[in-house]
Amino acid sequence: MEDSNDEDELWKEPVTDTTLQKRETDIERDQVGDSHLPHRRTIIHIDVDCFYAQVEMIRNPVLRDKPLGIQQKNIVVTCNYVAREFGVTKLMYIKDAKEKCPQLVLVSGEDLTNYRNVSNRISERLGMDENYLDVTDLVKLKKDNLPSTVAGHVFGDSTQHKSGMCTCGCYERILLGSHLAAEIRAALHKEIGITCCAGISYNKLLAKLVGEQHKPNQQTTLFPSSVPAFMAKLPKARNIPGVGHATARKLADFGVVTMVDLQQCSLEDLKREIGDSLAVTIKELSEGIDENPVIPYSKPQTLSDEDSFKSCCSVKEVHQKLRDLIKSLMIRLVEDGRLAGTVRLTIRRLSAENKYMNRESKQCNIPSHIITKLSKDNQQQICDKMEDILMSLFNKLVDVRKPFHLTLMNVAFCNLMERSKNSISHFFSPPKNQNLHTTIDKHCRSNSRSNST
DNA sequence: TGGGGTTAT
DNA sequence: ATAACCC
Repeated sequence: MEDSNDEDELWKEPVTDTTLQKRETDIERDQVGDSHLPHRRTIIHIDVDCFYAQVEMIRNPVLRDKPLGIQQKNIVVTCNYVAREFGVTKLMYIKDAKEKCPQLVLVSGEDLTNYRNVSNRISERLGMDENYLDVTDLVKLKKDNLPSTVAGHVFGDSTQHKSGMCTCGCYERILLGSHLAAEIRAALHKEIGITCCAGISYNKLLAKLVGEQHKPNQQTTLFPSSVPAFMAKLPKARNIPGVGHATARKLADFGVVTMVDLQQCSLEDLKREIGDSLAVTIKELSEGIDENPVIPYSKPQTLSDEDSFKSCCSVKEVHQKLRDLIKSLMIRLVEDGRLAGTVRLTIRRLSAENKYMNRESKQCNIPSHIITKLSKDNQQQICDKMEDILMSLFNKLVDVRKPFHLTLMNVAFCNLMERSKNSISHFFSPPKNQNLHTTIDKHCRSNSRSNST
């Protein structure tokens, strides 16, 4: 399977703090003013190794030496590296995994609570996505103390990078970035006991892709002079983040399969086939060009909880499933601290063809007299009210007088608003992210302090 | 094929 | 509301 799993991409960089973080005005300036300097930034991408498996091995160290798979329904969603030596991979059927490795130990990973907690420890919050750091400003502080070698692996011929091809100072910045990445990884290991990979380069695309060259628990650095060779070496157009199942299929339909195919395809042809904006984006990405800024972490815009199952055919079952979903979601909402403006119910029906990706949803606003009263004390009452609302949404989705067969239900809170004492003050000053004294954050701060003094 | 998330249309 | 993408 080519799809990878969320647990490998775990934390977002923290936000409001320190020299490490750019303010939005800096990001705008970078995009407008300096964007003609292609290597002006230094970006690190961090990717935790088989995260769910690592969490379970921390909880139960006996599992470290055994082949371990994390199970969700009848799938191994991830596994440790002992299991991988037997040929077990991510998103493999339990049946196939057991065939490859009969002694495989399975731990259920359907409840994400533990993973969320560890994730929060790693970065004050889980970032099931954007684990990038823009360390440009940090490495600039360290320029007077240049290491002689790169930390970790280097992609390509390292002797060529030094020979004055680029005078923008990118070599020094990226070199320093590699050492910063090594320190961050060491701190993560020491303080949390978790291993990860890192990629270091001058944009998000390259940092992410190059980090996958050496796994697990290693890091790889990519300098500008090796970028053409690196991109051309990637096997498929599908390797580009942003080219998923659907786009890859369209591309293949007119003969674009490899990365080189994509590089050589004319922009006009590409635009005609997949639309202007996507064409421009992935054409640039295919050459390693990516000016997307690292986005500061912010709280998620939705909180959702879902369950899949073989069958759910009666209103009674629906009621029970919704009750369970709402209950756990409500706990998370209270912990989050915000109030939900709307609820959404999503279902998946059993259907012969179109096996996946047939979801239907209905949403509605939550009456304000319900949401503002939410607290730890009256959660039960609120849950009851929410159940009524969800059942009415369900009746809009499904004609219960006819037979139905569901295989998934999802409940989501969206339109999340910060609680504010002064009625609608949040309307004028949207939620800003506070907090943040994370492992990484502290580490970086002490780092820059010791360096600037 | 799981249990989450985001963005664009 | 859906469809695409990400992990």
